[in-house]
Amino acid sequence: MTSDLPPLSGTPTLEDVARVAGVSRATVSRVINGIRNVAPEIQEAVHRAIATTGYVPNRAARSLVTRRTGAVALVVSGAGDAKGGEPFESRVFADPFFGRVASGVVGFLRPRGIHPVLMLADSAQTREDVVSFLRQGSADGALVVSTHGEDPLPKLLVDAGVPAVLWARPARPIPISYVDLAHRAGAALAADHLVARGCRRVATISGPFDVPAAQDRLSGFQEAMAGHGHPYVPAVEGDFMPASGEAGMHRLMKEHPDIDGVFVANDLMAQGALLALRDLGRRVPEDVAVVGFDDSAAAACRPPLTTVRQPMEDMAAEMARLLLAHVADPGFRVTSVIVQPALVVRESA
Amino acid sequence: MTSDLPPLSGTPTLEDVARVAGVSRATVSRVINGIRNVAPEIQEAVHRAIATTGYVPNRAARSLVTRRTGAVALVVSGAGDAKGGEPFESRVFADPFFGRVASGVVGFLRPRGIHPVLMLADSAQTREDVVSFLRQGSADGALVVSTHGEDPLPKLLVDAGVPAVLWARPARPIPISYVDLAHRAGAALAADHLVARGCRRVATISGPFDVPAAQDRLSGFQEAMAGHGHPYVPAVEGDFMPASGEAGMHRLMKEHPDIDGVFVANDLMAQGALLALRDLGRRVPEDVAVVGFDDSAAAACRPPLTTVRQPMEDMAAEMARLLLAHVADPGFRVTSVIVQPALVVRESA
DNA sequence: ATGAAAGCGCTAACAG
DNA sequence: CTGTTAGCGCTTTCAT
Repeated sequence: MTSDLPPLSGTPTLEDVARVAGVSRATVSRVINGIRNVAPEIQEAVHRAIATTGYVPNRAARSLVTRRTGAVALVVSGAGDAKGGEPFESRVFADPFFGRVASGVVGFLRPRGIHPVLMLADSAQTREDVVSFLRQGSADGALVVSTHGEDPLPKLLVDAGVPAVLWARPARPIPISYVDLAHRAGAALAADHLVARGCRRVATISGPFDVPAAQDRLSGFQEAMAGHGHPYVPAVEGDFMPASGEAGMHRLMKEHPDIDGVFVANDLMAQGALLALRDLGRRVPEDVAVVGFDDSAAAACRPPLTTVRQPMEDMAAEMARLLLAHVADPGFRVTSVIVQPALVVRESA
Repeated sequence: MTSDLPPLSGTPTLEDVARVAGVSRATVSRVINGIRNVAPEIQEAVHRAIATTGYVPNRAARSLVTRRTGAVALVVSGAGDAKGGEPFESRVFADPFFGRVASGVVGFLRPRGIHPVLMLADSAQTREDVVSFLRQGSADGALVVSTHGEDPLPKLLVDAGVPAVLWARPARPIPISYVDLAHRAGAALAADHLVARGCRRVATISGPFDVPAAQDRLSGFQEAMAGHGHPYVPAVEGDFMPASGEAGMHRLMKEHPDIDGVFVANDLMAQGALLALRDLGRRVPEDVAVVGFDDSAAAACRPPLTTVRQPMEDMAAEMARLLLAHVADPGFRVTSVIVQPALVVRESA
């Protein structure tokens, strides 16, 4: 095996490995791709050759023929053009929500050798970019997290025939797979808990009405409360950010000073609500019980939040699983997976 | 122009566009890549042909010949194998720090048509994965954010000859470009402010000693205080998480009940310190002034934190800029960019 | 069980 | 200024 090798210029290619192993490119390709029907001794020789040459397959070349990239787009999609002052990126990534989704996606994809490509889509232009990125074959499919229900991106993706999976049910039904939480059931859990703990004057701070999940949490809560004999539940609308929770709580207490329990549509706003309650001198949970939603890092406040747990990492992993299924089998049926939430009881209620 | 086109099967290729436009592939390639020396009328025809065919260049094919991918790896690298209970992904992405870096990177790269591929490296295996990913030519370079100073990944990258830029100076000097903050100067800003506002008994809660940035903030603070005539500054070590800030503050107050000012090495711990102070019945800033570090979202607490601003997004963008320079010119000199922090005065001090 | 050969879609000399 | 011609490195029939 001490053959004198012709000088390998630059990074070694299949050809180089083949020459060193004394076989053909095809054979090397076979052992690399784990295709059987290769004599053990030859496999051995090839592996040695790979080691001595330090060969690594070139992804572009492979991709060109297999039509697979081993990458998926992880796109965070906003409704339209910037609303607030800060750029879209800042607002998106500052939200712990995104981190948990990324975490779940990476956790699932990494062991499978697939890599997520981070993309932001917050304008017609950037949405087009996402579509062409996929059409160019830069990624095999897309995982889409929309911050608004009316996001046009999902439809663009469907029209382009790109495999894609959504976080949450789209506002308008379109034939696309998605993973979502049973928001109404989660809200009902909160209602049951508040009632069970003896609250008689219960109110709620909802998320923005243009987000389907917020609507579901609100109506699910109202319905459950109605079932408990409370047909009317004071409600104010927030925007899922802490400040709106604080303002909402102040408003609620001003209009209904006797409130003794409140369901806040996410932990961030609940944190704000806690601040407001403290300013008003109300003790939590003695005077007012507070239940949040999500079980995010924000739940670790004072007092620790009782909240409805949304298993984001698991849901994100499920999205990735579905996407891979669609990529592997273009005929895979459009599927929706609905995950059940659980109540996490801490100190705030 | 109403020529009858042969049926286009599947996605259109350069060849198809060329046929429709009545020119050669090379010409189409030229107009797509914006190379001059193409007659305006022909450019026109080509553009029309592109539009009618709905052509999008295939990235793999292009990549194969240009040896560029238009992607960079954005890797978050831990020291070794998991420490705490939670998986590495969760800990990483839960940290708002990462989000801000991602935000800065995406903001810079997106307009340039480059996409970041998210990678995690927390074990020998995954570090190898990152290196082969790069060697495979799956990305043109790497942006590395290490959570520990002794991270072995940077060296692996340098040895592999991969263009890479680091967040923060590596513990051991290696020939690699990085972007960092002037931590000592930032800590000095905090010291100056505390002294200027009249604090006489000042202490500090530092970050973990194995993180170079934490060391710099600590020694920078001590040095500045010494310059103000306070050679001894009580210090306790935290781990950059809120709980450690709370515990550290309790310890500090127990051992030195007369403390009237404290510099906490990051906002997350400062938030914890605020909680401790509240539990102890100390008013902030009247009894104890608190200065944080980072100016992260955590600074928006009660009372709002006076803190040393670290412009993470700008620093991340700078990393991307450096990386692109290295990719474009392999001879580009190893460079380090040190960014100056600024004090943001709010209510806590 | 292995090799030969034909591309995948594109860019980049090199001619003309 | 435009067309012709080689490949880039790999997988995959099709023979053998």
